[in-house]
Amino acid sequence: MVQAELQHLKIAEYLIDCISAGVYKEGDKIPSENELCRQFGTNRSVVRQAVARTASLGWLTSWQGKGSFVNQRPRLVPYNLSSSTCFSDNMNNQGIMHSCKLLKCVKRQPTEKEKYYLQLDRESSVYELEILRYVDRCPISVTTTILPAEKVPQLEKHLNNFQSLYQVMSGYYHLKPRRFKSVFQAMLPVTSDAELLHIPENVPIIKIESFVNHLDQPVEYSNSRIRGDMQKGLITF
Amino acid sequence: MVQAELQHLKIAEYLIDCISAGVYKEGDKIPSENELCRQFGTNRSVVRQAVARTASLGWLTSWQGKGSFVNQRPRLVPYNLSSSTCFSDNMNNQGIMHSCKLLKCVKRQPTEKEKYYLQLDRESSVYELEILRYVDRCPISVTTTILPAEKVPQLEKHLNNFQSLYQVMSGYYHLKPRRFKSVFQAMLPVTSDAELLHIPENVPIIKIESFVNHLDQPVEYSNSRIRGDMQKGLITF
DNA sequence: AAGTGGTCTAGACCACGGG
DNA sequence: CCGTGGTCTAGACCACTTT
Repeated sequence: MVQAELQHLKIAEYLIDCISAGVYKEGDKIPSENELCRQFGTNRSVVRQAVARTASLGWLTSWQGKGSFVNQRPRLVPYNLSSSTCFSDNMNNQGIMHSCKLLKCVKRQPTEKEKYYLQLDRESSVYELEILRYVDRCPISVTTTILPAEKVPQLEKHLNNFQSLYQVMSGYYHLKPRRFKSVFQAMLPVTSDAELLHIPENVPIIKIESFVNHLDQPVEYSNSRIRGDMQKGLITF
Repeated sequence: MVQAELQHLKIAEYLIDCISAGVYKEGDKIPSENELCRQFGTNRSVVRQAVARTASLGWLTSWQGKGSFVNQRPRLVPYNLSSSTCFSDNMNNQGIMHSCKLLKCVKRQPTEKEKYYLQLDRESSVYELEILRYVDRCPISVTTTILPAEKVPQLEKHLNNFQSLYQVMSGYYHLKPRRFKSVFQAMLPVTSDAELLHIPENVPIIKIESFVNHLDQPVEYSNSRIRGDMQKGLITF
């Protein structure tokens, strides 16, 4: 790697080189800011700028009171995007250990957008679920799912020991959900999603909106925010 | 927006509020760092931290010697991801003004990965193209395309006034390229791509790798890096 | 020449975590 | 308690743009 002239870039490159070369391994603590000041004979502002840059490039995370630690480099889990909608099946097919947690389940009036997407009239209400999914005990995505209440009456009664929304929909309501459209986009997470996913605000995510039908009737609209550093999407035509 | 206790967060929130409220509009220059120091009765480091945060959240871009300016918020151009591979057609179908520029065309030996993807034997060579695409004169994506040289002999002779790779492939070589697999992922751009796309390093991009066949024979492998703030992908099943 | 942001210095105090 | 990173001060000089 070419030597930079600027001090903070030089220190950042040094850190990245060390991590790349395995001098500091995943989970290791790098030297403290004051120690780096001594090593490079410079000021703490400069060192902080270097560490901040290295962190924003995804190599480190800093923790107040503890130090700065080399990020885990998780493997990229492929997600097969097709008309089949089941996350569990998708992971099981690849032999990937996974789980999920239901964060929220409320019944409420739909927004205008939801009315339009789900073709609802003015009287109807919807369920809003929030589901956090894990791969190898690591949070990978958070999904907000909107379901028309008339399609899944008393949904809250079937969500104990929640494992898979698809199982609930097919098991209790005899629905065969099929994804017919998805829209995906790269963005930075909002603060609340960053917290749920245990990532700093500068790690990009993929937002996938999916529109799901049962026999040409809309039964689900979902909005997933997925860690870009952990999952890639596969599409086959 | 709730008032933060910390000075740099307070100033960052103030700037974002002003931009949201239209006090500073797209392309406007915000007050200089020294001016903000005076307004908030604080130090330039604090103001710089605030401006850096606001910039990293995508609201501003700073230019040495000129000032900090409110980012344009470009509309999101939808890209229809299907087995049809043509960017031009995709944009034309939506009535979106577009163009492209050929940055590179070289004939070389394939890498191991390219040999595998394109099912090449050891003697064969490939063309590598780099194409920068624009929407409304704004760079939106950069694509590296690998083509087996035997499928497109003397390709360089057909690239004057380059408009569409699909046109060249079908017009001169009678190929009917069909995308059969794509893999997409959110990430941050490498420095060279950030420069080509005119974005700072903290704007996420979507990387889309596409595998393209002609009559079940691989004819193209492409790797696109697309500005996440300008394009969203559409998939229909 | 004046104004802008970029880099850097040399300190200070605070909040948090672990021994 | 001590070491850590987080915040903040009050300056300095430099590179670049505009006037």
